[in-house]
Amino acid sequence: MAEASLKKAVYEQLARIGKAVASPPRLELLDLLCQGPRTVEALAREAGLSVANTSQHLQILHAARLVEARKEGLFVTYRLADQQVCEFYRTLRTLAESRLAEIEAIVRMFNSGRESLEPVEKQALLERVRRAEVIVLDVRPPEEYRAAHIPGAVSIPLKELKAHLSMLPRGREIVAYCRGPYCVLAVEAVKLLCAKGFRAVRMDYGVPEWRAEGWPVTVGEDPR
Amino acid sequence: MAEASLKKAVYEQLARIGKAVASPPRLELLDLLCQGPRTVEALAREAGLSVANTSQHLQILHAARLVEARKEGLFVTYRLADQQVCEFYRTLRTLAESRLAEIEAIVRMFNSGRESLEPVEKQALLERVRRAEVIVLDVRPPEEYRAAHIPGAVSIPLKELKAHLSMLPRGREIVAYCRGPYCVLAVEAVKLLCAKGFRAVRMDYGVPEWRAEGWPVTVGEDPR
DNA sequence: CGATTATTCAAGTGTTCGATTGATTAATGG
DNA sequence: CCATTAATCAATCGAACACTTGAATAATCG
Repeated sequence: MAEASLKKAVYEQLARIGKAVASPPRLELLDLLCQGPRTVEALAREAGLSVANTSQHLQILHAARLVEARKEGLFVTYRLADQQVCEFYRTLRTLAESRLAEIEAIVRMFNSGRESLEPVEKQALLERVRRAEVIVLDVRPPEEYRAAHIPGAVSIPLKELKAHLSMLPRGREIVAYCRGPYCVLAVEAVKLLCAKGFRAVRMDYGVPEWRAEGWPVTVGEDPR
Repeated sequence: MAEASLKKAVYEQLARIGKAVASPPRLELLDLLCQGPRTVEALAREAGLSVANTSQHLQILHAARLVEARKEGLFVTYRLADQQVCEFYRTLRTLAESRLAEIEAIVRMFNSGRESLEPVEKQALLERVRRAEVIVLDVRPPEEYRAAHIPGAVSIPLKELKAHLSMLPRGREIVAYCRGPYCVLAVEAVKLLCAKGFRAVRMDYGVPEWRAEGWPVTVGEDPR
């Protein structure tokens, strides 16, 4: 029966994508690549994997056509093959959030030991950002800021925040963001800022979430 | 580091969904369940799997909370846990179509041996359907028609089409649809109808695609 | 050219997955 | 209450996968 083989072949192709996202380390790599292109070494370091292992996972993602590799000098830079891949990853995450109660439980458990950091109400924040009533602070590493950031955001990586506190005004409210809802950089930043007397809140949006809602992003350094 | 374990735990949860869609038979089961609820036996028959194997795959899908099981008398009926699961499956398929050239090649190879059956232009068809200028023919099994169908569509399962040709008018154009772009029921129906002198074309939309674009569907028998 | 560095390759090993088989449970009906 | 039927469970075995290790490749630079 020709139908059987057609269907089988199509489902095998779909499963290529499925297999690519069936492994926690690969999902973490995808997540990182949603923030911007990176070298194998950087990905390995940030994901806490060995370089060889990272390379192999990246090749699996590449075989599923989710990422692309480009050799630049001595380094190989990997990036998402398409913005659609980021959208797919976000769809997967959204589905997991709504179907798997475990995720909520994990995040709750993680946050319970800390002072409550109510994520800023999205709608309200988007309004205030546009009216420039707040300082938007990007605490991710500078490469990620350069790859894409929220327009008007100030880049101070978390690691350098302590040393650059004087760059921030004390009067205005500071809204810190990082990679997204499961990233802790902004949580840490807000803890530090509040301890130092700043008015700071966390936004649980990252650039992918921001972009997914149709807002513009700035690439490179911010013109302002 | 607390962050590491948080992230690890979240990616493990996401991978549960990924693993669920990493196997061709499970994808086929999901595809079938997007058409409507079904018993284990029916799913096994339609997917060409053993009952025990089907049951195991369904349990994996259930563990990932993508499907729900309900015992009704002697039978267990499985259904999608949520319409969002169908949307996720379609996102996966769309991504695969645009990223994996292999899929297009497979479909082309499959169609090449047959008379060309240009899929109806979507926009144009949606217009003509609304103006009732065409007969819309649902050639899926009757349970699937009952689970959901395009409003106004006539149900004649492919298997019974030959015996019920007299129910169809010869003058008007017939647009046949089935489960979606990779289903061959409508292709077969159009072949038969054209051979018998009807004006028939295939629509490569199924109910999931129709619904995803925001058009209404009818549940149960059609009121007309 | 030789040393260095980033990445990939190849081989090995323990684990998980996938399908089959036959037994078991659960609901129904005579 | 036994027979029947639908579904699941349990055990099995080969295949595929994940991670490690150490070697190989490829680009760069002194």
